[in-house]
Amino acid sequence: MSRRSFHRAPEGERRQELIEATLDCISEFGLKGATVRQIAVRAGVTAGLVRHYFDSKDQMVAEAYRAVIASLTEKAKNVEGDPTTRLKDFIAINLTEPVADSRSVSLWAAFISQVRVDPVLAEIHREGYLAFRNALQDLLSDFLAAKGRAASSEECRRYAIAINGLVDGLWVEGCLAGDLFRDGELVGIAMASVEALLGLPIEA
Amino acid sequence: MSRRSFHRAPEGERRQELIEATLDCISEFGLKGATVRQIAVRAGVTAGLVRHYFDSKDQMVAEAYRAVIASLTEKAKNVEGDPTTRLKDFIAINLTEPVADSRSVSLWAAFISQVRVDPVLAEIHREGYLAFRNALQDLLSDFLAAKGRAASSEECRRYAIAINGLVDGLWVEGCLAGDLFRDGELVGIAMASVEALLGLPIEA
DNA sequence: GAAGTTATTATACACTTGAATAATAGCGAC
DNA sequence: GTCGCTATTATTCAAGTGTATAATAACTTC
Repeated sequence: MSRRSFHRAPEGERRQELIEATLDCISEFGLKGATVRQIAVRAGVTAGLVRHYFDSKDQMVAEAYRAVIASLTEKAKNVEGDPTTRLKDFIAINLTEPVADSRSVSLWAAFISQVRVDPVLAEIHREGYLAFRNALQDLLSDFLAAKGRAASSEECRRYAIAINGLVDGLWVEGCLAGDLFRDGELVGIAMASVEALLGLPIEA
Repeated sequence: MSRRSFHRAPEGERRQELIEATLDCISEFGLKGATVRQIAVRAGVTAGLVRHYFDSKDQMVAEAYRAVIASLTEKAKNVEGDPTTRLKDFIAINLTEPVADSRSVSLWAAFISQVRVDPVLAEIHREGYLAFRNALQDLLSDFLAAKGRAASSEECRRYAIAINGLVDGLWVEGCLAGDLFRDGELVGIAMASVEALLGLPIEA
């Protein structure tokens, strides 16, 4: 007859725990398996609490999507050093753990599949994609300039679209069936491909 | 008090209708919105009929996934003509309707997101991916040979991985946010990129 | 055209879902 | 300490889920 004891967490902390639990459930059980109850279990709370922090389950899921995009782009956008190093790191980071793992691609795909259904998710996606591609475009612009081959923004845009596509495609494949590739193989292929695309060696 | 009238369809036909209705629902409402009842409405039958044709809803969904993969790979694998034409068509087909449309990518993503959850879907995915990539690898092998630059199968494998990644990535981007690109721009970028990757002009 | 087969409908069932409500226990202020 | 606030639990609810079963109407065969 006694209630279970609990811990009163600071608001921000508990919100983040719930979002993390949401993502865990989506990646493990899929969107339809990520029920309020399952998420609550994962977060170590009871189901009712979700509605204390979020207006609805859908809102929580949307915030979870924002978190995914942030975690996918954060590391890639924070590369540092000279242009060559940054380009090299950008490619390597996106094709290596923790960005490249099956959990990430599961989450990404789950949300992508809803972009057509839910306009809120569509907008979040669009922002994230453009931010990512623009970061890459700036990076390429710097790189080409440093190599003495400064290019127009239109040219950089085309390079960014192609390389973004390449990296995304390899990322998906690597995450879904990593065992089909040797260690580091995808990074190697990506590096060589980018060199060929730009017609420049990446090595400093 | 009267039952609705109905039409007794040939087995194969009705099965296909149900699968098509399943895909419609998944692309429009997402995996969790594709309920047996909704699918039945779309197919113009009642919910009970689903279990007359399939052992379970899950089995029907798995067969629907097979159908998606088949439709995505079918057109690409059936390119004809000389090696150059086939390579060119392969790229163009995958980045143009009907292969490149938002319905396709929604379906693809919905299933991809379940690959981690459902081993049956994982196996279907793996088969489809390898078949697709191997078709591309053969195509590249023929193309390089025709251009007098015959390459080892290892070399072709690396090219196939890269180009497959590139095409897949551009396909996703184009399907999700086609309005960010000009008409035919993605095909153009893909063609130029493949030329750069192979170091050969594609034009005959 | 009558009989038999079975694809299809209609209904019911047990369970899960997201959400609303009321009770309560943790924790800071005093 | 005890009071007050509210984060958290416990319980309930209506709607929706996949599935099972029985009745029936469409088509085939003779």
